[in-house]
Amino acid sequence: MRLLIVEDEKPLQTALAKGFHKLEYTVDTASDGEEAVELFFSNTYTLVVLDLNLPKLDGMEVLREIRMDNKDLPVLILSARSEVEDKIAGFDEGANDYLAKPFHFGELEARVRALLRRNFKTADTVIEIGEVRIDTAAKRLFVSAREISLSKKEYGIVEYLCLRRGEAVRPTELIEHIWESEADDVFNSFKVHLSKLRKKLPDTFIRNARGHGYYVE
Amino acid sequence: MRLLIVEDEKPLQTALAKGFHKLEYTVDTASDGEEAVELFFSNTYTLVVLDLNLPKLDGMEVLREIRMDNKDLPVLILSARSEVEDKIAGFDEGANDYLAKPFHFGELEARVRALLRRNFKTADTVIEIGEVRIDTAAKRLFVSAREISLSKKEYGIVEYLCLRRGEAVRPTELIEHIWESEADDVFNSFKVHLSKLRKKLPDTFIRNARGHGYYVE
DNA sequence: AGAAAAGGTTAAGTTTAGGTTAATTGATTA
DNA sequence: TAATCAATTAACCTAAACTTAACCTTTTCT
Repeated sequence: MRLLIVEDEKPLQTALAKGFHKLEYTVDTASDGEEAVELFFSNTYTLVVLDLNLPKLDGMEVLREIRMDNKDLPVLILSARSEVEDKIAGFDEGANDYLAKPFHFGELEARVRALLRRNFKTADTVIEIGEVRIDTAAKRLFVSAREISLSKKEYGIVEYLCLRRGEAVRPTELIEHIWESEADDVFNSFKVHLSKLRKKLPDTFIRNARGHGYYVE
Repeated sequence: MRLLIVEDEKPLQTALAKGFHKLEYTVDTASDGEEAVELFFSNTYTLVVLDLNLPKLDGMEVLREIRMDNKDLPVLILSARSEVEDKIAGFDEGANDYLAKPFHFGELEARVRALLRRNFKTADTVIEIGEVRIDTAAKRLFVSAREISLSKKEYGIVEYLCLRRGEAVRPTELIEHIWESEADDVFNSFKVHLSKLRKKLPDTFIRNARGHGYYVE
């Protein structure tokens, strides 16, 4: 498992490299587009994590180069939340997944796993917390072996909280990760979803730290 | 968490203030170098976001003043992309991070978070003092394995005191870190919260050094 | 000693975050 | 084109959290 991480912000690059290294991946890093292309052509990677906003050669350009040579290599794009058009463009160009900055390492890790699994049948993508099991690849949730059917939003909420288990996540943050709109607009809707979701899960699975946010476990 | 934002372009200044305010930081703003220094010396900040290109007193000059007084305070520098030399100079002067304009708020937020983690929070997110354990990620507090439910203000008070254990923190400072308003206005309220908080904690956990402030341990 | 200042407590009243329900609109598919 | 399920809207409820204000205690200073 050899990953290529293309990211120009040094601190983030290092953090990512360290993080994946810990998980036993082999990691190469590139700080600009040209370096990325060079590395791509001189090595064989199992997956690429690609920031869009790069010096020298734009991320989208890098993606195009990669795709000309290899149609199957999983590419996960990182990009600032605002650059939504890029997202669409990225998918057009053949990106396999997309993650908006800022993100949590756990989230990225989960997605990388999902991509690898899809292509290579490796890595487990299952989160287990108490009697709850989430298959993040299939986007399904089980409570002690019984599958629970969840709507997209409902699933998004639990998954996110589980990926960050132990942390109190502000409703605002939660919302902005799942809806891609401003929190105020959908706050009400969120509350309804949460309420329905909770009824399907074990009691007190999703807890609230008043004034701080929601958390699991 | 009290931030000082030094930025002379009003619209940006306001945007930043609003943004961080939403994330529950307490925010002060300065529009020129002199004001920045003044504020710096009359308050206690957890982090400074500093534009370099400032009227009256240059940003680099401000940084120097800050560093003469405080070597540890995290300072994040904003600057036009072209001023790359400034970046190097900034790091020489002891800036902790650097972000080129134009940037996306999410980016800035992520960096501020990273800095706060690195500098302020103890390596991992759990603080243990005697039989008291605080999980600063989940915003929860335990007294010998029993969870104690605290209000936001109550939590804010203990957390802050524990992050600065051993130091006597003036009530004024404590208040301004947790409320947004002037200390006088909410002094009474603070006393009530403190009183309630103490009842939930071990005897004499939060102590008072008459005339100097409150401290833990 | 007695007044002033700093700290601490109590019992109200008010405000808000969080939670629920039911009706409405929008998509999807049998 | 019904019928079903997902998502939203809006109204409503409640238990906390928060504030206010009055009063009490201890220290310290003249």
